Amino acid sequence: MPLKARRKTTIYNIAQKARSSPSAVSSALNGTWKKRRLKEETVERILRIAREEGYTANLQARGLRKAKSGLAGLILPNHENRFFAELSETFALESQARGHCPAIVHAGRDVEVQLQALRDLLSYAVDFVFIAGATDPDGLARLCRDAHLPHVFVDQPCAQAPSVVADNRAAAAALTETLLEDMAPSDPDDPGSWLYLLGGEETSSATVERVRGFRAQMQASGFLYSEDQIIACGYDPVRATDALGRLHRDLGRLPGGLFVNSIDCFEGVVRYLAQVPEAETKRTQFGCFDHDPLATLLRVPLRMVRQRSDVMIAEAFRQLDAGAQGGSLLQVPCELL
Amino acid sequence: MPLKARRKTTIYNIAQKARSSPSAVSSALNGTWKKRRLKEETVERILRIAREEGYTANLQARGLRKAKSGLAGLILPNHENRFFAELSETFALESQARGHCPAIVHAGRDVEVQLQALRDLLSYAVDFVFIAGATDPDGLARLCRDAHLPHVFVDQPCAQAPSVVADNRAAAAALTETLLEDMAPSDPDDPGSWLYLLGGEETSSATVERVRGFRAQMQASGFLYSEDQIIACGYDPVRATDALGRLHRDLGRLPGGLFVNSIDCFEGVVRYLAQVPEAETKRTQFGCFDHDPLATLLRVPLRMVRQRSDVMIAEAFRQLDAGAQGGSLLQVPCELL
DNA sequence: TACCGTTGCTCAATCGGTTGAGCAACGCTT
DNA sequence: AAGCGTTGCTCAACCGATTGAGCAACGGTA
Repeated sequence: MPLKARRKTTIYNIAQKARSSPSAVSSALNGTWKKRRLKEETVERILRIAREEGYTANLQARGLRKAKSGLAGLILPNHENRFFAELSETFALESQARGHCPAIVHAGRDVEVQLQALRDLLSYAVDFVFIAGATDPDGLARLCRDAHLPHVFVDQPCAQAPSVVADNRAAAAALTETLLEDMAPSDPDDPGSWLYLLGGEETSSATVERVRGFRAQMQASGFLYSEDQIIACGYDPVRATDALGRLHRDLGRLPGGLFVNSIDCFEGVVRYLAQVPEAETKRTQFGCFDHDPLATLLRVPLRMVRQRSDVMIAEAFRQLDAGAQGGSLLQVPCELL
Repeated sequence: MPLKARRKTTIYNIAQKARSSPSAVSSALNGTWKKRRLKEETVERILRIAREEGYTANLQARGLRKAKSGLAGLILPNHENRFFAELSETFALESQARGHCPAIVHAGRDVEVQLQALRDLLSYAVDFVFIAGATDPDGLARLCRDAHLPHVFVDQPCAQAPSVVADNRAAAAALTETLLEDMAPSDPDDPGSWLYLLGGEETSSATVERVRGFRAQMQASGFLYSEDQIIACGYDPVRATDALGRLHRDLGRLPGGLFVNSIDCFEGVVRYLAQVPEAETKRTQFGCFDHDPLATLLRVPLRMVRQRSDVMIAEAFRQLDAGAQGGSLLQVPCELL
């Protein structure tokens, strides 16, 4: 028992008590003792003492020597999205399972802040980094390459590096198709009966892909009548509330269908719906690109897409393990609920 | 520009290029150069070269030398609660703002796993640790004390250490009071008209406090007729669904009021409600101890309590700054929505 | 000329774990 | 008795930043 643990026990302390050397202690503790031909008896003595003293390795020292840290880095924008929260949790659990300690940095959407976050992680000598929602993927990728830091882009891809993203286009197409099936048939002459897409930033590749999927499916079905059917008002709930209000006023009714581009926008949408007579909200077919368990239970016709953050993280680790280097793009299918 | 950054630049590289010594470089970089009487001119030369070489300090080396790491530890149970997700985000942002890198570990509810998580953080020489949802607070506190590691317990208090928790009892009482006001008056002879509390673990101090607040308020108002009004079925949504189903069957109706003990249970509750005729769900007054923006918009009479994870983290940091040592309990008021 | 204080730096130890090199002792062969 | 392989360990350099101690040069004073 560490009766008076002034300082933390080190291999030097243990070596003294075990009448042996720091190197012996080191190799006994990390399992290289067979390669270093220590007697099993010696090893056991060392291990016993280490246990008695409550020894824990100083990972900074080890990291310094091995130029590794056991840290796993994740760069995230500031959780503007529940999807990122799920992503970070999955990442944390999976890193731990693989013997790494997760270091999760929130870096917002600003290019400079993201770069600085990456530099910070480099300072900590993280063993690898996943980057989600990169604003300037190429700049970040260059920094990683210069530092020989294994990296995988998630959610927002990078042409120069391994990337894992949701198959936004296919999922958007599938959601669109389902909404069209569930809606009352669109009347080309009545904009109130059409399907609209609401929310998203044209600068984000996720939105671009989703719009592309939406557009493709709408054209294939012959229901795209106007560019006004695509309203990319950003991800902010307040903006979504406003945009829906304007649409409602212009149409004189809620549209026949509404494809909401993220759970955050959806929050704005639902907030608007709260002040619309309940019966009217039930005539619109809603779709949301993102998933929330509670949303299932709003008494409104609703389809949701779930991005498989668990699969994405798993695939990202697979890329790491495979030592992926150049640009590669893996698209993970989404779930339609 | 780091044209061929084989290895990362160190103070030794910079010292060479600046025709000076590592010590000079070190003190130029970390601002102690005035105390060490370096010429301003020298300092500028060093800084310029450091900038050109894209120098970043090796924090492992620094940490090893200074017996500090710049890491901030947080131990969490496995996000069974959205509250913890919010807590971890706030923690991450606040740590970063204070110049620390957050290291967040998910350790579940198991005593041994939590202890091991703490030992891991000790190995990384974290500068301090916040512990949320501790199963064995005393054991964890002892480990921290032995290692001289500043620590604050959050959510689940520890008698031997500084603790910051939500004022569960007061908030539960307030929520109970509001529910009673909003409900149709209880009839002592009709259990269907009563207010019930659903969910929570009797082993968690949060539940104990909430039940205490509920009970006190119910007694004060004269509406506690039976111990059956308190149904602590755990935090699992499925259990909540089942428990509510049983209650519904026994009463022959939904109860007059339902105090749901956490957002997770609430998910189970809402899942059950989905199969109940909508009109009937509107006759029950619901309360949820925890908050979700989407839940506001379920078309059901609902009050929610929001635990101020931001305030709790801020207070925890304040305890750290004050160098709090022994047992102290800070209760942060909740918000009633 | 001897002494002192100041200025502007450098030296070298240190943090704790890792690891290639090497050494002593022993048994065995020739 | 010399040579060799094996066993079981220890030595010491190293990772990169920090920091107390100390040194050389210079100007000024006695």
